[in-house]
Amino acid sequence: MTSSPSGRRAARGSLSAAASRRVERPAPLRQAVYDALLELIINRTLAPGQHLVEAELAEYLGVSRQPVREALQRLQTDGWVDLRPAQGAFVHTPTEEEADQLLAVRSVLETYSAKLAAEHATPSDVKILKKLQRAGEEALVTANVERLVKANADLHAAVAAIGRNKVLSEMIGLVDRRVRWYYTPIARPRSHDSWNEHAELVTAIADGDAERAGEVMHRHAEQTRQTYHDSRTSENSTESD
Amino acid sequence: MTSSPSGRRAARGSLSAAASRRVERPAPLRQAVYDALLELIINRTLAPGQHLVEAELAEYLGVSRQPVREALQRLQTDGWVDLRPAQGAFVHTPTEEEADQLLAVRSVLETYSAKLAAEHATPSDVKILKKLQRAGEEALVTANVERLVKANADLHAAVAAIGRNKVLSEMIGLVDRRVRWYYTPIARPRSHDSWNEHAELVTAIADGDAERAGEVMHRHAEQTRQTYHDSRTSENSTESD
DNA sequence: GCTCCAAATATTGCATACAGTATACGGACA
DNA sequence: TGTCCGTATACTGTATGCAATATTTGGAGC
Repeated sequence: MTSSPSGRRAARGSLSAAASRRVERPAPLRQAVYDALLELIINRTLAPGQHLVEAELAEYLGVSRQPVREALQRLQTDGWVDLRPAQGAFVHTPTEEEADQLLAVRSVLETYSAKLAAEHATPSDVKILKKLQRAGEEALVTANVERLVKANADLHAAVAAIGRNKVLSEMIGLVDRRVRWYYTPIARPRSHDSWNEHAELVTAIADGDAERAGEVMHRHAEQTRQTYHDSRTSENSTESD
Repeated sequence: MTSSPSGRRAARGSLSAAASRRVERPAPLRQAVYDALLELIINRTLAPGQHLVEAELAEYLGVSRQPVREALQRLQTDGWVDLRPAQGAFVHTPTEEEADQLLAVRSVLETYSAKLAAEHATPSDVKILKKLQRAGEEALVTANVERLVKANADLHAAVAAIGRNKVLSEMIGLVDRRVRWYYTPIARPRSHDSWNEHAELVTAIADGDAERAGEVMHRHAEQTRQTYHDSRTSENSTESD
């Protein structure tokens, strides 16, 4: 029977408000699989270079091979796995060179993003930024790496959103997630300076000073890049948690 | 690189030359389907907003639904179609706003790309650029729009390649293809100025003047953006080819 | 003992089949 | 006559089956 109160073609006017509320969608399975696999990759549960066998993953996740295949292909286009023809999927192994290139691109995109944000920011936007800034500083106190990394990502995403350029936001999202993967292991030592720079950035955006915001962000990104490089050079104190 | 310790019958030396020659790969069908569909979209054979039915496409291309599905999903991540859950694929309808955002991002990426190219260009790189420049000018004479657009894309791709940043190249490739889609209809009036600017760019790169190369490219990209905007404003001479 | 070859196994790629959901059509009721 | 509801149809999402190809293992020849 009709157990769901489906207001299918409603929009009769009286229900116009309902249009804003997203109806519960049947959540595509491939999306869930994508998220799950991505989590496993970022967790290092699936190690770089590892061969991913569709059937194994399917059984592990309790689904058929089909959604797994589709998820793997999207993971490829997003740079998380390499899909070699007739051979299967392998977790992408990031080279130092590639990481540097990614950080360089990120620097350029984020710099532009900061400029845009400074030009478009409304008072309520600034409010959000300050809130995220506080959340980050709190995470800094608790020294919870995972929370710190997330707070960082949130702030950058918010800045991108304020820029009102969706294409740019989407790209930054992609790049940042990959950067985050490389960067997580070294997030701790950098975090303190990082949030000072964030504070500067938020101020510049609040002032509507595009030039300065861009400059601050550029410095911020380049500093991250440098930190990454340094930590790679003296890699011996690699403590896994 | 095979990380497996068993170097089975690996490159005995006498066959080392064969390594350079790509063995005839069983050409993944989904790739062919992707290319075919993309061509149809760029051709406007599949109109923006059109509902793409998997079964129809499959029959038309003489394959099953499976490779079609996979191609459609990649087309989504690349921004060519919108995949609405339980509803199917629709050819993406580009809004003016989105086009402008895309051109803005392109401008930023290309500017950086030009700087990198100026820093890394070798004499042989410059040779290639000049060759492409000549090819473009020849296409300009023949007034073949399709060839012009391709020559343009080739030059930009070459500049990106010289920059030695693969991540950047890949991104520029994606963005440029979409820009090209929006831009093709108005390619003709702009082409003359465009190739003059290209010449300037090539010179700057040949001189290794990163600052100037970046500036020229920035101007070039912004000019394109402006032209796009103008042509949208006075849109009445829309001649279909 | 080492190399080369061949059968066996494993895994991908593609095709088909089935189930769930959204849209479209047609009839009943006010 | 207009609106609402129920059924029918179409399409997507997922699962399974089959063929082609790559990898591994075992054995024969030098």
